[in-house]
Amino acid sequence: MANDTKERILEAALEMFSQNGYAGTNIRELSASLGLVKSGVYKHYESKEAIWNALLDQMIAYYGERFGSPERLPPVPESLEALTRLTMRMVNVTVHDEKIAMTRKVLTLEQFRDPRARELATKHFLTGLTDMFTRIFTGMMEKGLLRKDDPAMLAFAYTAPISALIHLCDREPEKTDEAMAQIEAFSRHFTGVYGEAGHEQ
Amino acid sequence: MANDTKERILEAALEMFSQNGYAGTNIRELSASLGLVKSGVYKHYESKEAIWNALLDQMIAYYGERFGSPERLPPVPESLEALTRLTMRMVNVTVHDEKIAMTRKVLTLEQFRDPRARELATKHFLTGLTDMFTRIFTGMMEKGLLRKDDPAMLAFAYTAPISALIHLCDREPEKTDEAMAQIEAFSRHFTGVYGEAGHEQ
DNA sequence: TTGACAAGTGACCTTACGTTCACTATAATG
DNA sequence: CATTATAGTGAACGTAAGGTCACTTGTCAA
Repeated sequence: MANDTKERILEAALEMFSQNGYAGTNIRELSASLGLVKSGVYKHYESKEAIWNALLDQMIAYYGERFGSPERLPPVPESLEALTRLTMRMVNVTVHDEKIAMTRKVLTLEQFRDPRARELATKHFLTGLTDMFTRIFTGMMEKGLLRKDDPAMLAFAYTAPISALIHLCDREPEKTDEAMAQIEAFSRHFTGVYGEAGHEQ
Repeated sequence: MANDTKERILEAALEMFSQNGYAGTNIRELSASLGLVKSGVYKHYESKEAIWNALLDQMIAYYGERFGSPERLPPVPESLEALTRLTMRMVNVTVHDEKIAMTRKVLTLEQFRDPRARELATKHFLTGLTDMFTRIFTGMMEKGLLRKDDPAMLAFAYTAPISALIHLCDREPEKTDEAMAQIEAFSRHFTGVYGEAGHEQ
């Protein structure tokens, strides 16, 4: 009950910070969106900055348990087509899950202000995906599905364009469908180029 | 003389907005950084928002004259190696030119708040580069330097990873050298994959 | 020389923000 | 039942922000 409100404050903070940024958010509005009055919030957090830090803690912990452990890796796809399907599933979740999308936005807005946000932003936008697909591509090369090459380079070449289109979805949500289609087209193009002969045209 | 201050206000605004965002910037500090007092600024702009809009106007105009016209296109590289060199030249300018870097940061911070910033952000981060390299790659395919393929798809696959690393430089400037090296490595990998046989190993 | 105007100053106004605090209602605890 | 902790209220405080205005200073044209 007590903890519930504390949690809800973080949810509201995520929403407001992701829309207006830290500096553009005020406690009055935040409290009001929870049906509280301003001072009620201070029963749970001692300051606006404390809310921000708690939210960051949560985002970092969430990222860690979701993407941090290598054993949480999706199974290596059995075919090039399966790689595209896996990709589209992951992208769909990442784009349409409100919480994840808001997390990306917050990190985008606060990356220059807070060192921890900066670090997490790099993981979210770059190294996290690349590391993950480095492992996947290593597995696919061992299975003979992908031509032998530097898996880290391939992972970077594969995930960075996808990440760019995810950012586009965050920025211009009305282009989401278009961006999804482009991701799929890109994935097929990629498998066409790097796939081991016999699996594509 | 009069116009000079008006210009200097925009320069200071670009600097402060790029560091603290629009909401996190105050006119007092901005004025002080120019050796003025707050009210002096209001002799040139009627409000903080007017400064923002003038800055955006300038950024949009600057982008238009620099990247908007197709005749401003760099010459089509004569070899795969020349493509990498051209790329590195362009990236170096884009990363190390303070004004361009600050423009990117501002667009990053304000893309969710201002529709014009949003639009310009997409050009800066995605479509601008892609369009430019679509033309370049078309020319290189005609010259037989690149294997025939969808030039827009190739341009996207080429520019998006580079763009991701430019963002990394903005976020973590201490990684600039590393990022530059990675861009070059990526470019060579790309030409290795898409280059017409005879130009690489 | 004078008048007009542009650039800049400093005091002031209003508002909104983050934060505090004395107080109340509620619910669990001994 | 009395007590104590918890969650929430509403008024108040200090401050910093955006903005205004009467005034001064310097420049240039008539």
